[in-house]
Amino acid sequence: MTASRKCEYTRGKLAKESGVNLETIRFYEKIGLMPDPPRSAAGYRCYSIDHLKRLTFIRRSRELGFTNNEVGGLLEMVDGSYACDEIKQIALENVKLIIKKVLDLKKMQQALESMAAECSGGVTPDCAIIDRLLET
Amino acid sequence: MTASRKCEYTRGKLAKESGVNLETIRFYEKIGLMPDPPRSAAGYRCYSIDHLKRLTFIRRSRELGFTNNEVGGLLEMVDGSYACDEIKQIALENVKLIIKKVLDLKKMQQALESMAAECSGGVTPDCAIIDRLLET
DNA sequence: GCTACACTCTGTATTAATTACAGGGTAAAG
DNA sequence: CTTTACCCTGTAATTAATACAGAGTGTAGC
Repeated sequence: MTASRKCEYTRGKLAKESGVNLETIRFYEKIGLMPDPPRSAAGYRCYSIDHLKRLTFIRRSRELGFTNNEVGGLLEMVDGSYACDEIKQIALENVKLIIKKVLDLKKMQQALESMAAECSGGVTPDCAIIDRLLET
Repeated sequence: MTASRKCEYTRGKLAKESGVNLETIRFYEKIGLMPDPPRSAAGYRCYSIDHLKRLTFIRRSRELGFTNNEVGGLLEMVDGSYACDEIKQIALENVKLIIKKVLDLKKMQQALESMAAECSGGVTPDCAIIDRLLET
């Protein structure tokens, strides 16, 4: 289903498009997060748009604080190695995790916004406001 | 301002309370994310409630995908080494970053929720739904 | 005071995730 | 046909976190 059709990207281009470091792509292939891509006659890696999507998903997931193992778990849903009710369970567990992350981020956002607001008058924000960042 | 008053936690207790691994605390002290705590006569580390708050903040920030360096930047606001307009700037930059993270998380949440919903009927979610996870 | 147990200390080693480098091959523009 | 810009592999170094080894401390019960 997510099979690659065409050979559209070389490794360097894929790195640029996805925002993932060139060497990191090779590392992801080594640990199995990314599949081993087909090769050209000379041995050059040959990526498709599907590789780009998958890699971008990995990057964003990592930036959101998921470990490589957790990203692997999410990708197993895509790879189709699970039955339907297992997919549902994994999906809902991750939704819970995401809701918690969003709440924490919003708390931090509010603390930062009140710090910025206090600073608008040109006055250093007082201890109470600064400490709120740590109280979340 | 965030000076420690009392000696309330030993390193083990702080680890348990904060959810940060015992050894990781020592590591954070080494790289300067946490201050070197005062010591007892025998050389035991002696932590206060302020250390606990700071450490908990670090843990949560890490879980939200901030690097140690980024967490350090946030903590410099707390440590008071910046002028007011600099604090404001750092705060607002981080708010932007947070808004982006929240948006990404919500997209992922929606994709996961539609996968779970499709699975409710006992049917394997179709390719379109699964691929949506990678399309975000 | 002793003995045992759970904790602490330090320094070093390992793991995970990533990035950098060295030494060489390939494609293709001029 | 040479120069430039890629690509390949294997290995080394970085960053973030943990694990381990060998020794000291504190205290509860004898």
